[in-house]
Amino acid sequence: MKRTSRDIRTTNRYQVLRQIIAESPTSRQELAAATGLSLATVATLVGELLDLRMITEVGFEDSAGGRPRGLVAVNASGGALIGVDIAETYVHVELFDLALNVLARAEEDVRPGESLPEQVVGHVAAAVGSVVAQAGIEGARVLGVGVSVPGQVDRATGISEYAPNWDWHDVPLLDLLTEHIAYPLYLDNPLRAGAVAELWFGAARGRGNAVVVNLGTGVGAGLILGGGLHRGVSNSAGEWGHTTIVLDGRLCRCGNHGCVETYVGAPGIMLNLRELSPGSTLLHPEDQTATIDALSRGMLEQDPVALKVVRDTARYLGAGIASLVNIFNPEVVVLSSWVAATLGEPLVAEVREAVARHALPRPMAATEIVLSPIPTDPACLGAATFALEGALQSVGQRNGKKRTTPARSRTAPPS
Amino acid sequence: MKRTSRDIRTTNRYQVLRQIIAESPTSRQELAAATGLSLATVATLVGELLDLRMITEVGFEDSAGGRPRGLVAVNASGGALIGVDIAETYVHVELFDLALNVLARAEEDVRPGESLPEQVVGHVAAAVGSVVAQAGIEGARVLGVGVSVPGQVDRATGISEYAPNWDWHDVPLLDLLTEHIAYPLYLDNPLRAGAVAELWFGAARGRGNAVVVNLGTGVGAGLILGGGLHRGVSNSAGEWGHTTIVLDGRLCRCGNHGCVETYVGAPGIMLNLRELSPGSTLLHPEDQTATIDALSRGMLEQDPVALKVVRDTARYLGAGIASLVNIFNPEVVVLSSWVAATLGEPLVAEVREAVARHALPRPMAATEIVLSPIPTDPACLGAATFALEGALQSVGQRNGKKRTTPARSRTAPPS
DNA sequence: TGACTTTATAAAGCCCCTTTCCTAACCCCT
DNA sequence: AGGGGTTAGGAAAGGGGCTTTATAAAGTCA
Repeated sequence: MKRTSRDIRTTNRYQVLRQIIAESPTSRQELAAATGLSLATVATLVGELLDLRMITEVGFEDSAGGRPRGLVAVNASGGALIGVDIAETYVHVELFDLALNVLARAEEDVRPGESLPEQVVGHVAAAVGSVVAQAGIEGARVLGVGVSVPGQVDRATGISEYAPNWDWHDVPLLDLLTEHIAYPLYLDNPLRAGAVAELWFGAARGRGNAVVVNLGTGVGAGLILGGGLHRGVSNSAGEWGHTTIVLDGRLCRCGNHGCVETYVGAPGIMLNLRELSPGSTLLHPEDQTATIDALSRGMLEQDPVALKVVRDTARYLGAGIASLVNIFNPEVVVLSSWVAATLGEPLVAEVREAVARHALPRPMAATEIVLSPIPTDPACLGAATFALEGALQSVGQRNGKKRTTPARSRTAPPS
Repeated sequence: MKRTSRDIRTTNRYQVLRQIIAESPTSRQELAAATGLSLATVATLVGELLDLRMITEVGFEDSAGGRPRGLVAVNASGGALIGVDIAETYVHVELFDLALNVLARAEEDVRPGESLPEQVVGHVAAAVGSVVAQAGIEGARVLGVGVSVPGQVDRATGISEYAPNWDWHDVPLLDLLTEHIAYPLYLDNPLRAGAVAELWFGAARGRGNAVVVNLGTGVGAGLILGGGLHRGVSNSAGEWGHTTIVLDGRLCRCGNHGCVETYVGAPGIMLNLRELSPGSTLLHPEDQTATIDALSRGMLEQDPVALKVVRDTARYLGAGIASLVNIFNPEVVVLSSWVAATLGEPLVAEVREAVARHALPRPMAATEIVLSPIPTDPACLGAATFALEGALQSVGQRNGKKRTTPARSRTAPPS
């Protein structure tokens, strides 16, 4: 809420590093043009990042007849970031270098019984240890660990206020993790992680207003507004999945009827399929992934049932996303998470059409609808991005230069 | 998008003046506490406002044993602001002093045939002239004129991109108005005007995140996010009225089916009534205002039909507003505009209940749902507020201290 | 009247960004 | 090989802003 000139600096630092990561190597000139900052500012920020060893100078580039431009690039080995994606059935951990390449990966299954925070934390700790070992990185290089945990999270206190899948209430997750993990920790939820990942590395890069629609088992949206993540007053913004689109429609696990999620989440899509063709071979009653995969293949083979199911789903999605477009007037809507990735471009094409039918022409004209270009788990990447942001933020911290002269007692001055 | 330290100053100036208007007289101490700024900053800002004659020193207040606090208050006669609310059937103009009291009022009817921009502009010019004359104000005191015009507006160029009621397309409204009105002009739409009015003077004061729901003939929402108005990428955010809540529901004038507006806008409410009790005496088929008035009276008299209609309407509203709560996680939802004002607290009570049934518990717990406390036409007040913001913004402008030394030709230097 | 409080203003310090000036580095041409 | 010409990059100066600290101003109370 309260803005200070330091926030401007932080924003600019983000922008510059983002640009460098996106386009390495690059010159200061190019950075200035891309960010709109002055050359001088870019130069000092680049200097800072060089000092931090996050980027390095990598040579020169001919200029049109004059002094060559110095090129900088991400120093991939300048540090490591860890992203943790805690989900209902698994804990997924990835270790990234600073170019955001995945250096190591670990996955632990969370079995249905294991709903105690300690058990989950155990899995996380094990997986984090594993990726660090695999990558052969010294601990000091790890700049931070971002953790995405479903449900409502208070990132300031590190408390998981509510996690629906395990019925957690006010679990002090950060404290529990701190006991096992020595690196700086950053907690948030997958919606916001996904949004930040798109903002830094995906389809929302350079956009001030974007909506990242998450289509998985659950459904939600991450909001980029005014160039930054919108959290809402209690850090629970983005619960788009429980928007009513069919009054008195399907029963949702939230207790309501007709939520978007019940039509376009993976279980909802399965229900769409079952209602259309109860005996379809595409349906794998107990396996969401298999069913969505089958639908994807079915579409490629022009299977009429698959096509119809996807079209129906796109219709629901279209109505829901059109509302988002009308309300936010974003530059881009990004479809993300595994269901979107699996159904891919054919789904997006249907969605584009459906949204165009429902949205108002003016906001629609300004909005692009695209598939997330992020290849890996966006929650992992986003969580790692939180760690990166955290590492960059502390750069600006006053560097502890306390007064060196000892306080002298006024009552007993030196003679 | 691009933030500079000047924006911080502007924000702080807004905050201080807002606080002074809200609580006059007040001391610098109180302002510092309320805004979170340092005493020094508050002092300089107060100094600026004193110089502008927007506020005045009005005496002193005892402090606990020390120097008394100087008190400042709005200098009501320090300037005048004009708010223009252009609507489908009328043009409403109000002239405010700096304490935002209405000094004069004028209304012109726009007849069904008069859909030409020139005709509407003529009404506006006449009404503006009238309020200035009524108030007996010298023209120089008028700080600006805010104009709220329905539909999509490009406030930068002053073009009314699209006004549904008159089928305007890309009308250069600002240029047309400039020909008749000599004061600084500020154009925007009623949704955003309403939101700004709430932010400055209403239920959203001091809140960083608020949603202002407009219930009139049309329906929409103004969004206060991160302490400021959210405009979206093409200044058309807030079109909440065309959110689908009943897939394949009632036909809306936007061409879609099941939009919120078709259930909770005034015509929608009339339809709710007709469907429930086709022959009801509450229904005035051609008169929205009369029907809503009748419903309001009916509720007071415990008329079962009226109660049921309002409850049904609240149910739709509840589903729609719950979605907003889930998505934005605002501190407050404000119900505004004439339908909300007429149905009043009984409606709000029903809505509160309905929203609580639909929204997720966490965001719901952080959200208050209230009726707009603004007594007059919120679009007028909001439009005037745009003018006030405009007047404050130009304070910071570099005060024309251009280079005084004439540029000397380099090829012919003075000997 | 003097000590103590509290408020308000002035000064100094720090942060940030930009503009301007100057040096560095490279090209090409003579 | 040695100058222009050109472009890049850095240092310094300048302009905003906000805060902390010191000082002046204006009371109260003993």
